Amino acid sequence: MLTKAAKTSKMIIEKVAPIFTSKGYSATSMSDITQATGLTKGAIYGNFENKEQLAIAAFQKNMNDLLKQIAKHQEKGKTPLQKLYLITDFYRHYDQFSKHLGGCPILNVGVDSNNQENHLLEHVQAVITRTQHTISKLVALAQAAGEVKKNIDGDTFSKILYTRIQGAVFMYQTMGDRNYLTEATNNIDAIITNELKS
Amino acid sequence: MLTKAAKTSKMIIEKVAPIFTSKGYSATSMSDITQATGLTKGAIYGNFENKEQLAIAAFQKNMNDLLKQIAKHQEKGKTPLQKLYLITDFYRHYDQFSKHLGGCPILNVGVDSNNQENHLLEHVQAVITRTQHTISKLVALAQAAGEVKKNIDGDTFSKILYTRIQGAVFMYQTMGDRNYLTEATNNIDAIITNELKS
DNA sequence: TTTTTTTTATACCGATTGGTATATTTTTTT
DNA sequence: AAAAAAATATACCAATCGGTATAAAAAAAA
Repeated sequence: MLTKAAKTSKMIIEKVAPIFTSKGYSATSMSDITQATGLTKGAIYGNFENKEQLAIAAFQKNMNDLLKQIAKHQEKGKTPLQKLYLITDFYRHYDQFSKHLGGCPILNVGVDSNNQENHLLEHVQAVITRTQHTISKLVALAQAAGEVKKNIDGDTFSKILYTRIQGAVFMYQTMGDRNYLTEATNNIDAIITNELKS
Repeated sequence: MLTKAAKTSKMIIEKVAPIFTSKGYSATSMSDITQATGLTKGAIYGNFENKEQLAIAAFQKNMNDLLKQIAKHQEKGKTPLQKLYLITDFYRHYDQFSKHLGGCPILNVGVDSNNQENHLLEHVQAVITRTQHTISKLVALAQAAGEVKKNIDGDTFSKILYTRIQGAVFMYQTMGDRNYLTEATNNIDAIITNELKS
C-alpha cells in the first residue's frame, strides 16, 4: 500500500507537471503550485526539497507518461517495421496527447532550461538520447528481420526522425496548426517506405 | 543625427536582446537589465514603457539582425535557385550567428512566450509566416526561371524546409551538437537537387 | 548663455518571490 | 487507545519583483 506521504507527493506532481511544462520553470511560482494542489507551502516543502526538485520530478512524470504511451502505441505492431511506423503514427496525433501534458515537455523544458542554472537540461538530454537509441535499435531489429535494408545506418536515421518530429512539434505549438504534425509524419513514413524498406 | 534618447534606447536594446533570448522573458529581471546596461531603472523606464515593450523591441532587433543577415548571405547567389541553396547554407553555420543573439530567437521566444500573458508570440508567428513567404516566392522565381519543376508547391516546400531547420536548431541547442545543423541542411540540399531541380 | 525640455538617478512603493521555524494536526506504530 | 512519528498549516523571513514619483543632471532650444 502507498503511504500517505507517497500519495500526496504523487498528487502534487500530477497537478503541477502541466503547469511547469506550459509556463516554464521560472514563470511557475510556488503560489501557482499551492493553488493548483490546494496545499500550503509547508506541505509542499515537506514533500519536496525545493522548487527545482519538484520541477525535475514533474518532468520525469511527464517522461514516464510519454514513453509509456509511445510503448503502448507500438504494441499494435507485430514486426519491428510496423512498430517504427507506429512511432510516427503516435506523433501524428501528438497534439491530443501533449495537450494534457501542458505541451511537449521535451521541447518546452529543453528550450526553457537552456542557459539556466537548474539541472533540468541534463534530464532532457538523457531522454532524447534514450529515445534515439530506442529507434535505432528498432531499425536494427527490422534489419535482422529482413524488413529494412542492411546498409541503412540506424543511428543516423533515428537522429533525422527525431529532429524532424521535434521541428514539427515546435511549428505545431507556436503556429497552432496541427498540419505540421501530419505533414512531417506522412513525409517520414514515405522515407521509411521508399528508402528504408527492403 | 540620432538624438541622445534614441541612441540610449538603441544601446539598451543591444545589451538586453541576448539576455531576453537566452534566459527568456520571465527569467530576465529588471536588475539583469540595469546591470547589463549600466543604467538605473529610471533611465530604462524613461525609454521604455515597461518590461514587455522592451522585450518586444529586443525581439524585433534580433529579427532585424537575423533577416538582414539571411538576405546578405543570399547576395552571393545570382539565380533564385542559388539563393535557395544559400538559405540552407546560412543555417548550416547558424550556430556561429545565433551565438551572439543568445540562441535562436524564433525557437526560444516562440516556446517561451507560448501560454504566456505577453504578446511576444504574435510577433514570432508574424516572422515565421513572413519567412516562409519569402522562401515560397523564391521557389516561384526559380520556377519562372526554369530552374525548378513547375509542379512543385512552393508553400508546401517552404513549410517543410522551415520545419526541418527549426527542428535542427532545437536539437543543436539542447544537445550542444552542431552536427544536427549540418545533417539537416545537407539533407535539404539533397531534396532541392533531387526533387525540386528541373 | 539662458531657458526649456528631456533624460537620468535616487529613493521609494506594495506585492510577490522562494524558503523556513514552529506549532498543530493527522497518520502510523505500539 | 496511547504514544511516537510524520505530515501539514500558520506565520513569518529577507530578498527581490516590476514599477513610479520626484528631484537632480544633462541636453536641446531659445
